Amino acid sequence: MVKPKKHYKKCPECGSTELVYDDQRGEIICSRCGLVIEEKMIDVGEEWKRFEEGEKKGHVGAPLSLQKFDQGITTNIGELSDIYQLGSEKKIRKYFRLKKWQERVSTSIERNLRLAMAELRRVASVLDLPNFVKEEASRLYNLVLQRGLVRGRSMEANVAACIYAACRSYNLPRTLDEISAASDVDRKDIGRTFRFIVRKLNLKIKPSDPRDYIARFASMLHLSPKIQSDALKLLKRKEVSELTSGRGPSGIAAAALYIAALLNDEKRTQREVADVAGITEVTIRNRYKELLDRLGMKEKLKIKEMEAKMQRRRKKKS
DNA sequence: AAGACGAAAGTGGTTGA
DNA sequence: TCAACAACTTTCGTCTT
Repeated sequence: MVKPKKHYKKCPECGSTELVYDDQRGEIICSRCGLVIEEKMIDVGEEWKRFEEGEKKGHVGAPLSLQKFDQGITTNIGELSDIYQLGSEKKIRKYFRLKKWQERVSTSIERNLRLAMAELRRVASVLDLPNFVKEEASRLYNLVLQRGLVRGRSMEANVAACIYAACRSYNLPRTLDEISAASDVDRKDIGRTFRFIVRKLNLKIKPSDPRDYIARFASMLHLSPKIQSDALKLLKRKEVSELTSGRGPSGIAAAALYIAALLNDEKRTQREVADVAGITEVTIRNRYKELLDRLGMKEKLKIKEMEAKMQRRRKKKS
């Protein structure tokens, strides 16, 4: 029995941890919902045979990584020392034809992947993404390339879209604008390519949750942890979660932070919050107003209090 | 002068016939 | 494929501090 690759701990579909590895077919399957998570895997298990009596079982070579263009393994049609062992003239010609084609195909894929992986590493490091997100993005890019979905779109756009998708599926969302800035690809192109890939690969990606943005925005604004947790509390309320649908999640996150900052006497201007969230003040205002409407009187009163406090302080000064 | 607020017009994407 | 539509942006004027 061979263990699945380690980054599949959970089924992306139902979250079950009961994953079954099918040796014969080379597939990982979720035993609860039946989703085939990965197919055509390479057997990464130990070798059966012993090389010498008393030697440990084991295989050799660098660890597999999806960030290597072919996971570190290449197979080529080999050189034949004696081509006449193939027999007929026909078979010899076939051999050369196959060899030529294989070289052509593999060098073009190889070149593409090598460039793409370099680009991926570059963008990921600008965005400061953890390794498992990089791996997921590479895996997606490999899939995309395998299915020939790169046609008509630039490699950069595909890489950016894969990174975006990987971030989303691990709930570490970056905005399209951030990825656009890091990769120098137009935001529209990334979005278009992303949607295309999601559709073609049947990826299941949840709509992103405003709460996932809070920590990052808060630290960019140098807000205290208290404010982060307050903003999260605001967003956890039922009344608020109903508001989420259809709206841009970053706007809601930004408004929640703005409110939390006001309530905690660490006010940031709408401009500042809007900038880190990549939206405009107007949107903050709209979300802010909607949030206050939903939250009812308690928060409104608190905000009035804060305003009054500020006023008193100003009077003292003058 | 700077920030908040809101109205109005414009933009890009989705949806449904 | 086209029009209607919602969300969001841009721009601008006004008010408050």
